[in-house]
Amino acid sequence: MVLTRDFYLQDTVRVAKTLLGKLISCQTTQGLAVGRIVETEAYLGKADPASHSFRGLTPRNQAMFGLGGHAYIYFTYGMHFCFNVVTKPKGEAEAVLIRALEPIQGLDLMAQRRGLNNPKNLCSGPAKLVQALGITKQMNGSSLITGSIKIHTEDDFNQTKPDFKIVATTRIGITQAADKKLRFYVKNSPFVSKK
DNA sequence: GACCAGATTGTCT
DNA sequence: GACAATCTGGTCA
Repeated sequence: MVLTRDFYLQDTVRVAKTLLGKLISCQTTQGLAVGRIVETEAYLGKADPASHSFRGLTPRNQAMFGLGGHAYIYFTYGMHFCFNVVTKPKGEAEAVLIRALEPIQGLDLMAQRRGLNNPKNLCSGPAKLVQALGITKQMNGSSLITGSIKIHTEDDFNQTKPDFKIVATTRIGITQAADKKLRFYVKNSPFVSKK
């Protein structure tokens, strides 16, 4: 089943941990692509200097200030997009960055978009999974319950619920609040972006 | 496998 | 005008 609104309104750190093992799907005109979430990072709004929303509302980050259960997609480093799940009630501006997936369905489509064949390299990074799933900036602010991108429970797409351990560590690629352990990943998964 | 530089543009100061 | 929640391809070992 598709995750409901209640799920996204929970505490952001809890959502970040609970998202591990869940399935994310993206429907485009080219077809369907599905991956299992194996790595996330929590960004805690106005209380977190590393968060885009720390300095308040801007045209760029307005999707982050919306209601939990929407997508926040932003452009960075001149050439990459990253995908976030907005959490909590409107105005809290907290979100979970999806950092890595294990490819489940639509492998050929992902390989074609990425120009690669190795499944370990298809979604092992925030900008990579965006490219592999065919996520575009037009999907910024769209609903994760009724839109093109959806998040499902572990047993959708004929999958079985996996058994795994969660590792908590520091976030990657930031300079502010770099010591906080707000990054979570599936222990021993070969699909995470970095050990 | 580890380390380093280059790409490239929207956004905020 | 500086910088950014990154990736890739190079070099060297």
